[in-house]
Amino acid sequence: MNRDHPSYRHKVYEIVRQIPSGRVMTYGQIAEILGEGYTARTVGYVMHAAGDENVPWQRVINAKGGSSTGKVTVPVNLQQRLLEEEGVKFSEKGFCDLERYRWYPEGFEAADDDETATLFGDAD
DNA sequence: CTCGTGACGGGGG
DNA sequence: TCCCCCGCCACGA
Repeated sequence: MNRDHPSYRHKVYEIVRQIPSGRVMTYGQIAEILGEGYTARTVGYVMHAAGDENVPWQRVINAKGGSSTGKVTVPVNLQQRLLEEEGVKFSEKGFCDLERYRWYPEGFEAADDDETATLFGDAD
């Protein structure tokens, strides 16, 4: 089956498809992993057709832990509702705890920032 | 070809 | 603390 070349968008979908139920990722996080020409803005942009690609689009939220779907064709609270069905708790303002639900693909776990204090100091 | 938009993010006031 | 502005890059007119 000839499949299209891994499109710009498809790389985003590949990652989103790996997000387990009850977990989330942010647009910026995905952009950071893909690197090369990807930004939070463009990642969000390609998500327009995510529902058409059988991708769990509801698991991608903004850096504040909420949904930015205000301007899109989907109901504003649909994303939040779907996530709550998966067990994600949201505050009254519509934000969830990213520290608690954020998911990292294998090989992209968050690194500790403590080491930054050890390096640097006398060089330069 | 150029201009403007947008499911974002971070810094400054 | 919240709100506003700028930067980021793909895509349509």
